[in-house]
Amino acid sequence: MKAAIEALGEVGYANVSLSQIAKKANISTGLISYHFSGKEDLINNTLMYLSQQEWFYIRGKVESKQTPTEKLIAFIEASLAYQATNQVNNIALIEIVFNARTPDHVPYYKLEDHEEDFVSNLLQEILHKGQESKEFRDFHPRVAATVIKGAISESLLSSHINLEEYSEELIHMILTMVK
Amino acid sequence: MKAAIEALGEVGYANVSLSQIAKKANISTGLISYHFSGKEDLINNTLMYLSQQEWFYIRGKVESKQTPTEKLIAFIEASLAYQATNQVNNIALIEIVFNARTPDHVPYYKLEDHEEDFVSNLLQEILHKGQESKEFRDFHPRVAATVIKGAISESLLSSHINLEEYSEELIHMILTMVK
DNA sequence: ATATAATTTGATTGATCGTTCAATGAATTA
DNA sequence: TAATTCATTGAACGATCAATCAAATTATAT
Repeated sequence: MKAAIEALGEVGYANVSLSQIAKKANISTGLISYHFSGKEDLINNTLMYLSQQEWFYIRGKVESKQTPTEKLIAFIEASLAYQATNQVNNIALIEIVFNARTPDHVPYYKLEDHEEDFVSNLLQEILHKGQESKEFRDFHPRVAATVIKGAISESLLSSHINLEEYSEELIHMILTMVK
Repeated sequence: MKAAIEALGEVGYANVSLSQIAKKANISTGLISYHFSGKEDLINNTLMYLSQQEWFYIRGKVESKQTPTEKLIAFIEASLAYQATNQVNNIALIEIVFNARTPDHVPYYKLEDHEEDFVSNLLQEILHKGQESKEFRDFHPRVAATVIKGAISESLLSSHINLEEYSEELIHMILTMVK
């Protein structure tokens, strides 16, 4: 799976092959089919691993904070930091989510229960709690969550931005939006 | 190219083949190679076509407005409306941008001059003009543009949202952020 | 009407893909 | 120690792919 992550980052989903992954892992191609029921199974397990990694990291950072405002800040910082620190993991995750499809061709990014469910739910919960405690103003939590998630994802694509600078400014803008 | 767009939407970038596209266009596979120098060339031309379509639509809507605030609202509305109205085009565009790579494996979404340059520049220009005229408050235009672009892109992934509802709420949130 | 150029076909080519499988070695169990 | 399961290899298979090209067709120009 770690070899798959590397290969996905290097050549992309459309060009990745089992033989490439096998070579990277210093095993034979057949061994992949022995441990996984197929290429799709390998990809799915890799996706689960990547989602978990991100989820554990962000959850850890958020849990250590108390108030919704602090949790929201920690959420944004952790999301951006994870992306910056684990670039290979994140690229692989993007490659899978935006490319993999079910056998009947439904894209993973259209599936209801895709990777970021946990992360997304955590964010919505923070926003909701913040509204209950009157720390945040009145807005639609799902829309706000979409805005925040989008701002975090989009930062990956704007490669020429400075992380700390962006992080600080983004937190400031989001806070003026919700407080 | 229109056949390619349909095929990309149906089976995704990783599974699309020239013979599928040819069948959809009711031509032979060889004819594609006659008019395009290869699969990559076809994809690149399709990407240019898709980018132009979006760009023309959004530019038209924004140009008809006068003040930066009105232009910003028109920009968001037009972006969301285009995505909703031309879903097939948008999916194809996503498929290409997130999957295609240069011969040396550089992803298109990491390229400096990728699809949304015109759209992105227009947005930044609106924000800048709004700050000059004191309609908008002081913030980093590039970060704000990233937030807005991200919110628009992300809406595609949250499939269960209502467009008009989201559009209205998003405009409201963005305006409280910049005004 | 003829000649030339442009377009289109469809079969072919060579490469690569994911998967299967018999064979082999290593580890575990009895 | 013997028997049995587990792990791994690498070659082979059928399928599919993008690209090529000679032949056929159609359009354009003379």
